[in-house]
Amino acid sequence: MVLEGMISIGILARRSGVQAETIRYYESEGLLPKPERTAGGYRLYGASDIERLSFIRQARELGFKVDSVRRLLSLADRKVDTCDEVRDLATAHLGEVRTKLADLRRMERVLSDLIRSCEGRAVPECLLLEALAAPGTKKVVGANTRQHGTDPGEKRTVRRSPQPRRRSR
Amino acid sequence: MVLEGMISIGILARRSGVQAETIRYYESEGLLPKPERTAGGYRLYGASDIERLSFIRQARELGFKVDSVRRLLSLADRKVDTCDEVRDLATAHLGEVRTKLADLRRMERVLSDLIRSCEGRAVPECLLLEALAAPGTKKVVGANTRQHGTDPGEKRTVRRSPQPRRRSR
DNA sequence: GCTAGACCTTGTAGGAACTATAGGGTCAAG
DNA sequence: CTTGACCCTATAGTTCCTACAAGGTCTAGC
Repeated sequence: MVLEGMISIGILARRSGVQAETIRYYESEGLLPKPERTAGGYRLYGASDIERLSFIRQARELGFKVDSVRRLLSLADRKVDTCDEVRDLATAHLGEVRTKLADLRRMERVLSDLIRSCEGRAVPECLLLEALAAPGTKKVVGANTRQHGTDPGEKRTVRRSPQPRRRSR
Repeated sequence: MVLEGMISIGILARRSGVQAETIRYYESEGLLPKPERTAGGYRLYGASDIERLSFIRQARELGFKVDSVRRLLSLADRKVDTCDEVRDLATAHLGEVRTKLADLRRMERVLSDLIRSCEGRAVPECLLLEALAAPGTKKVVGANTRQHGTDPGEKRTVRRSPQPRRRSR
């Protein structure tokens, strides 16, 4: 890598952990700025692009939607700006992050419990479902987590089928 | 809800936070057992389905793939079984969970720092990218996180374009 | 200078995991 | 026994990639 330490898309891919095709896709989606090009049309990236892409990769792996990532990145982009807007965005995301954290911690606890209790020999029945399903059903925590579990309107009733079907699987 | 407290797909949707269409999709994908039906063909669900679906929803929101969820569910399904297999699965998932936890914690710290420092007025430049991108780029922690960042083979070099393009956006 | 082959280009098609729509049937209450 | 909310299947569309295809670029080595 000569002049100014710029790198090709392939190297960027290896360094950031994001595939070249995906990098081009992110560019088309406006998550990455249009890069400079060589005379022959090759994309040229710098160090900041590695950072940015690594951030995108992590956020995506953590379950943030591309649109959320785009808005998160806008926080980093506008170096100086009105703070209200920025803080609101960050706060909303923080709420989302904390919800995910709580869920993950519960998941971690249950899994390690499961593994420990597994030292014996039989899997305690539905440890997983019991511990993980219940809390999430009634939480009202998340910033943009859609509401559920607490509405009325369950007045409809149903009769069972006359000939009971086999529940396979 | 008459006989045996069974519920329709719509009620299940509200209680679990998973849309009816998605429930049908999960059924077709084998994440949910085929439910009983009314004489008219309506699906009928019980309490365990609410648990199971809530679990699926949470796992998906945390970024687990459907296939991972399917395997996780298999832990809960086989009530008693050989422990080796179960423990291996759980252990692998635990690794994944812990990686996600570390990433999320970092994200939380950075966001709350950003919000705090925002109390002043100007957004400190790139707090986000700096703090979030760097660690993830070189970590070798995750269970199934694909390797990156540490390979040789960056021997190709590139020359810059003669007429520098404007980086729009 | 020229060639091999690794790398890049755009464009398009395919896959995973939903999500929405169409056209029609079912259910329980009034 | 009608009304309107709800459910059915089937299919098409959306998001976020991922994988070709057909061809051009780049640099090392001769």
